[in-house]
Amino acid sequence: MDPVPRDMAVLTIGIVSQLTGLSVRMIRYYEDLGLVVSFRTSGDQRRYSINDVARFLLIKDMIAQEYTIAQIRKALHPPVVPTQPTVQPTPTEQELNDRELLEDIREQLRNRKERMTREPTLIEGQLSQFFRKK
DNA sequence: GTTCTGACA
DNA sequence: TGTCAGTA
Repeated sequence: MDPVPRDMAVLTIGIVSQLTGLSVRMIRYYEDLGLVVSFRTSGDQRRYSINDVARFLLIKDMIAQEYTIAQIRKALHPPVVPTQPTVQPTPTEQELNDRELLEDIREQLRNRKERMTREPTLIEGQLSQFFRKK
């Protein structure tokens, strides 16, 4: 049985802050930079999905590895809009290159040995339960 | 109480 | 990046 839809934006910025270890200030900042796109309630409050949390953790890792904002933005492009049925447009040559870059980055993250000594791993471990299946 | 935007250091 | 102001 599939648990919560990973793209259901129901998390407040405060919760995401606790889940990722990122300050509320930085979460909003990364949005300003175009690294993420948040769903907004009628009251204009931000709402995030589990996918977004994973995205933030990836961003966090990349920044820790000193990737430039431009590289991160490119790797994570296009921004996945929560709740919106992500329609796959025409995969342009550029997008295909971006996918390769993203895979390259993820590969690096997988092989990184320093992960063992990292602090926030516990949070990610707990988060991983949402991704167990598949 | 929590979040939002803008602004300052 | 943190924090403060004035709101919603």
